[in-house]
Amino acid sequence: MENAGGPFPQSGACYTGHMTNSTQPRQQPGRGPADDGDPPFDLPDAPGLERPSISARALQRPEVPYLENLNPEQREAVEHLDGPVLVLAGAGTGKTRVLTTRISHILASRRAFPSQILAVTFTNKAAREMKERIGHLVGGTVEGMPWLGTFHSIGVKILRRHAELVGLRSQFTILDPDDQLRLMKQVIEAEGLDKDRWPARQLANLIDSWKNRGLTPDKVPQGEGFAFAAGKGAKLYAAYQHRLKDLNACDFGDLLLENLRLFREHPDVLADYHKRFRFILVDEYQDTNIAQYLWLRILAQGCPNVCCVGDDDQSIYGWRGAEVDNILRFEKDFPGAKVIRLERNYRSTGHILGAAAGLIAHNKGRLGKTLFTDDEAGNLVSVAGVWDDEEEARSIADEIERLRKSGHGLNQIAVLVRASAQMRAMEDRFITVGLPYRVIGGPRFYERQEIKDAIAYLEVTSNPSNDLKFERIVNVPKRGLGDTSVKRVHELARARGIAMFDAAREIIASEELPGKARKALSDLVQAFERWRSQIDNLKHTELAELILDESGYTAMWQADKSPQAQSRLDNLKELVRFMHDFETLNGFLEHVSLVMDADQSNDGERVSIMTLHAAKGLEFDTVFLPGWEEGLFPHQRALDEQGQAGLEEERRLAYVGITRARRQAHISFAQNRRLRGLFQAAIPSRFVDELPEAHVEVREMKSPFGGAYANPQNLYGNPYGRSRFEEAQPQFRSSYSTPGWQRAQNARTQQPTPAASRSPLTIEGQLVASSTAEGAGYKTGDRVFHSKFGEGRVAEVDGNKLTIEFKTSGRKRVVDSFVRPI
DNA sequence: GTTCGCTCACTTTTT
DNA sequence: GTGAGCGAAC
Repeated sequence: MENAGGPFPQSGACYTGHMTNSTQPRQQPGRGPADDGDPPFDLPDAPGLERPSISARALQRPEVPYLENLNPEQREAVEHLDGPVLVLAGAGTGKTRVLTTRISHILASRRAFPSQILAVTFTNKAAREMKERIGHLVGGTVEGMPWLGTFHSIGVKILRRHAELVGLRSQFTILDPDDQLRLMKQVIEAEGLDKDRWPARQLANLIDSWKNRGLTPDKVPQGEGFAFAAGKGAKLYAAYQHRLKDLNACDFGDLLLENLRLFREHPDVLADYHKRFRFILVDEYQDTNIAQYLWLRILAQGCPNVCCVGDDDQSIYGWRGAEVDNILRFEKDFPGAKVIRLERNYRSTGHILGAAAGLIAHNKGRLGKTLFTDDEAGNLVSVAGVWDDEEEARSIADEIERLRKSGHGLNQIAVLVRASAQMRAMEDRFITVGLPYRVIGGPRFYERQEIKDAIAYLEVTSNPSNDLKFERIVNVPKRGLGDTSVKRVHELARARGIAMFDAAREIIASEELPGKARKALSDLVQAFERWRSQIDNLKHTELAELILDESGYTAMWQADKSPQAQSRLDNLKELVRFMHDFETLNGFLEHVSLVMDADQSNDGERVSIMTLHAAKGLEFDTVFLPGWEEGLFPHQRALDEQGQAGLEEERRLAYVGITRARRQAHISFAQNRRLRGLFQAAIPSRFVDELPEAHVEVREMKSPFGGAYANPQNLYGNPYGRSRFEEAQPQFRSSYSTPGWQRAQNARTQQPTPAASRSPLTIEGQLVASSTAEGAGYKTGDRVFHSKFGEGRVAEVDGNKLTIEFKTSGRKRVVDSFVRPI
């Protein structure tokens, strides 16, 4: 839009050789008129020094309030605008604040227009937050930052403008992983391979990893290309890319890869972007993969003012292509880079930081930071050994109850697990004691089957040539169009080079299909045509309702008797409600293809349960970290497959976990864990022993676990062999007089089948009814519905605790707020 | 074309 | 122990 080189005062700034100046303070003389608009920020309190001209002072703001709350390092990171900067921001050191203030500063000092700043994040959430915070800082109405977004959203934006240059049309669709897999299957079959021997899943992973590394089919290293299907890996990759082009589609990896191609093959286009971007900012740099790195680097060629913010100690996504190396290598990539360390932590107490620091110090190959705080030392990090995972869940629930009674908000409590399988024990326990919780992560809104189906209907209505979406719902709900019919349509479409939807139309006109299938297909095609003709007449939300209704999709779930059916229907309603936020159907669909998350409603006080990965970037007053056992954390698989690197990444994950806590962290490990159905003895994680003694308090170890902790010499010595906790023997009685345990005992005697129901671990924790009203008034015989266990009948009432005979899950004792009457 | 039952594998997951 | 995915039986 506004062309760079336009009216902007400092147009030359990007092209001078600032790299070499990076060790000097700002204020380079003789850089043109714009310097006048650049107040001497480094001398805010030195009025006696040389001052800019009167006219310049009249232009500049009298003060810069947004800079005042920064510490010296943050301030330097904000003000060092020229040349490359790497900000190593430890956990809780104000990383986002630096980023947003820096952008505000660039804007306020008129060094660039909003449209000349490229700011990339990994998640939509991060992008959203940044926008909001910049809005606050700059005050009210910043006209949007068009180039603040995720790598992918910016990639799409660029690609849509120049799609035809890389063999796409600008309306190209973005495949979700489901579509991707379906396409992959087709490619494998088209190649005449046995799809059982060569699973599409595996090929998808392989291709993804190539794309992460910026490799196009012709660049795949020989050896790796042969890894799949006896040497056909690279060939299948090429075929897949070819099919994508046919479909006018892209997968997520392509969004960046095609950008790279575009920039490489069309220097004029690249030059445009070089002119445009004066400042580049990158969040979470430690998480960039090679493709993202290449993308940044090629854009940065035109603009030395690159500022990357990250923390090598929080790199936990190596397994999906993130290269910690990118951040470790920054100074080599950007010669003369200024490296600024943010080490003053504003989040946690001294003991929490001490524990985290001691742990992460065991990693090699760090850039090295030492966090410190002016906060009080606070509570020691607690470490507790428990008998098994059930007791672990029980003691956590008890502690939370205790905190709740003392006024601790549940929203400020989180349980962070290594693997989602651990969540079940927590959920079961929380349900039993009536502790409201929400599960964060898990299948996200747009990944749910019903939502994807609904969107497929909407998408085909809007764009009938989206074959993959058409295939998805052609027989959902079942309308007698099985594999054979679909295959016919598919073959005709391929043979004629037309969309399946059009092929279907032709097939109906012919006599090719048996009467029943033909009728069904004909009805479907007509329905879509009818809906399509309504796009302009009906409000898109009404159209959506109409489609879901007429297609029989809603009816399908209404007829479904599984416990999840109701929540699926609720989700569909939620989807329609969500569509209200958009002007048009197409606007909505574009959003959906890129933004897979929907804002989770924050209803009321709940404990959060999530994986450690999902917790990155969040913080809570109190954090529980269960499952610190060898094999689980560090995970055996990480060790087996990645060796030392895997171990270090696991350790970083532990570091992330501890540093989520503001006031208190509780670590626990079980001596026995139910894994894949059977009990297995476990030994405490080596990470437990790596925690520095001075910051740790061992709980519930005093009498029952006798010896170990009382014998300091056991604490040291062989760090990975024998643990100071290993010999600890649990004795029954320690924590077993707590109210929670008593309650559990009661519950157990009446609940002979613990956790019989095995419904999927979804987000259901947040779907449960929240009417905690005392005496909701259930009586024996009432029919009730539970979002996890399904339908049941009240067998016993004990205050607000109900014993319910569930149809499918057997007898359960739950708190009344978790069920609703039917 | 649909449904049932067996086998398999099973860390983390944004866009 | 459990969910997905596939082949065999209706």
